[in-house]
Amino acid sequence: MSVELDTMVEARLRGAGQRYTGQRRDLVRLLADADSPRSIPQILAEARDMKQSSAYRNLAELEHAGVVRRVPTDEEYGRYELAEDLIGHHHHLVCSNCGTMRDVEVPADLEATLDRTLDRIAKSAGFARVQHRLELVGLCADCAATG
Amino acid sequence: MSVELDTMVEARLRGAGQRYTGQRRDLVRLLADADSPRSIPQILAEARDMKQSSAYRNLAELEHAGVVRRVPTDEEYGRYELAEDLIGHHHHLVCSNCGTMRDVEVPADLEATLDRTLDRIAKSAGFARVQHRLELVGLCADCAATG
DNA sequence: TCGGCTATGAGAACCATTCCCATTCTCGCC
DNA sequence: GGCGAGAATGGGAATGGTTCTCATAGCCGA
Repeated sequence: MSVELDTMVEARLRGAGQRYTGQRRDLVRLLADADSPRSIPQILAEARDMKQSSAYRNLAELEHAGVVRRVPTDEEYGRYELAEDLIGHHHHLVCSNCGTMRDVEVPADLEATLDRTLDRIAKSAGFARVQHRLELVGLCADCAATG
Repeated sequence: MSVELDTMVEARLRGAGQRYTGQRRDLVRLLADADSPRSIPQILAEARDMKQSSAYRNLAELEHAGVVRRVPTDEEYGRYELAEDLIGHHHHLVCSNCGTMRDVEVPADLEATLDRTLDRIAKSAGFARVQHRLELVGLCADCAATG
């Protein structure tokens, strides 16, 4: 986890009247080291000694402070990743069978085309401040091999 | 609701060993008439006399038969829409404040560009049979006006 | 060091969703 | 047209991820 990230997270938490405690630092580090959104079970498994209620509470605080984002999925468990302005704009590759996700980036010119086109569509529908979310859903190599 | 849609739905249900009952017909009609994914509360409000347990059970059956699709959202309730091969490929405009959704279509050439580019990305990551999901997230006119 | 405020942990509470089961309906068959 | 088997329905109980509560512990400024 970079020093800059650490500093920005602390600033955002302080701005929301919160402290940057050890557990919250663990959560941020865990998410920063991952290359994909992490589910609650993964987080509890990877963060030794983190209590379930603390994990939920702290993820909610971090989300409120704009540090993490909850990613909607088809799965039963929620997934979290660092806010996009902290780790950069990206999209997700999702396995329709096992649910695993991986961060991916698409070419800048495609992003630009998307933004331009979608902005026009959104405006004509009366929507403001529009961002796009793009997900690639398919079968991961493991699931394709297994079945 | 068109006759063709009705016929296709019935065929899919029969293929799954299910009947195309009145309640299921109501659900399909309701979703066909909507221009956006419908949440469970909306469905229960719009389908007079439909019992909650029946709505959940029948939506699950319809999903299993490939007639409807559950749409993941940030909200507390699930949303459902007709399967894409029944109503055509489309995307969603989502209000980040109130959660309402609206179906939108993007230009065919952008779709083509997306498919081409994303397919390459997915293949290089070992993913097969990849489709894309695109969502435009912003503030709807009502929410922008209110606050 | 003290006082007030925040964080933590354990469990209870919540609530959308799923499950269960007794009753009712459908449809093929005679 | 009536029977019987299997499917659908409805009401409520059970499930389980998530949130809430509250007593205790920790942190930080004065």
